[in-house]
Amino acid sequence: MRISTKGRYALRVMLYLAEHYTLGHIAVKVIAEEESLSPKYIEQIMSKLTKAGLVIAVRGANGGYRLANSPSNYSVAQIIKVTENNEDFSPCAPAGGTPCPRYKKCISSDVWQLVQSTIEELLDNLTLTDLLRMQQDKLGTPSLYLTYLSHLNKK
Amino acid sequence: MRISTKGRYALRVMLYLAEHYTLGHIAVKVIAEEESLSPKYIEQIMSKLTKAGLVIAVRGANGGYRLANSPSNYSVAQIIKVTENNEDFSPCAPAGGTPCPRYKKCISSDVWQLVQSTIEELLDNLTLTDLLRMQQDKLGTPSLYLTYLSHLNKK
DNA sequence: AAATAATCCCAGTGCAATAGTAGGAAAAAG
DNA sequence: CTTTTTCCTACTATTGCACTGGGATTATTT
Repeated sequence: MRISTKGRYALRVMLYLAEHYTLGHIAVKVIAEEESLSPKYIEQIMSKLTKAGLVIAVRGANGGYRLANSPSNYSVAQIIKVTENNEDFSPCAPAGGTPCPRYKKCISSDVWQLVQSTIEELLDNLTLTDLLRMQQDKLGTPSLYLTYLSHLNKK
Repeated sequence: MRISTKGRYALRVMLYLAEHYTLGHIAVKVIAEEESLSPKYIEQIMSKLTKAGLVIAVRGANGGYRLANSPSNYSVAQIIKVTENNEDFSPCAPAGGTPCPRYKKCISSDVWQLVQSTIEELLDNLTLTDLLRMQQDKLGTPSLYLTYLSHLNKK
């Protein structure tokens, strides 16, 4: 059960595309440079995002990538699901494999399912525009950002 | 950001000890047999649980392990924290390492912190007795188990 | 038409962590 | 003093992650 660099980098790239949404296509070379990431690695991630229809690729000189929809249409969950090999979430009953023999009576599997669904619910309701707003607030006057932080510090 | 077999097995072992709380000490050999886990691997996990004070070990013949406190005193979060190498949670600013240079301005790091704190809060409030109750309800008459499942299916 | 600039595709590689194995020393009980 | 347990340390094999590299394809520019 994990979130790796693939998903994390994907979010950063999508945020970058959202920030520069009006500029049209942006090449991997530029994104990787700006975000200090390996261009070839980002290429692979873009491939997944393209195949899933989250971004639109334009080949050839002056080509690049752009969001397929406006930033408000993307949830963090969506981005993670597409880029991550999320097979090992809910490890007791993997998607393509045979479930653990004690799956039915073992209660611990429900804990991991609960964890997964909780994360999903959280990230489902977090869009790129939410994050852009948070970013503005983080740098400038805090408002929404503090809302999230207060939830974070509630414990 | 991951939960591995160490943490998951540890929870199963702790649940087993909680179920047989009244029996006194139970040997690794028995637990491993009952839970279909590698005895030598469980030994290592028990070592962590012992050092953290969650269980009490009795060496020698007729020895074994027992919970240090009653099951209601253990949260899932506690068990995971002790057994898991939780360094790679919040990957942007690791505990012992240097934080990512863009940590201050990059908003995506806040997403992962939010994920982490959400999981922590969830698992902090989930005790072994909660799970035992869920297990009874799962097999017999459902009550609390359905409460959790409804939350799970809410989305 | 040719050169250039980009995505696409597939293969390989180094490293680190996971998931165990293995062997024996120390301690307690019978 | 033999047996049964935990304790401790080291070793290992596999897996998956995090890239790197080389070209083929597509489109623009000159």
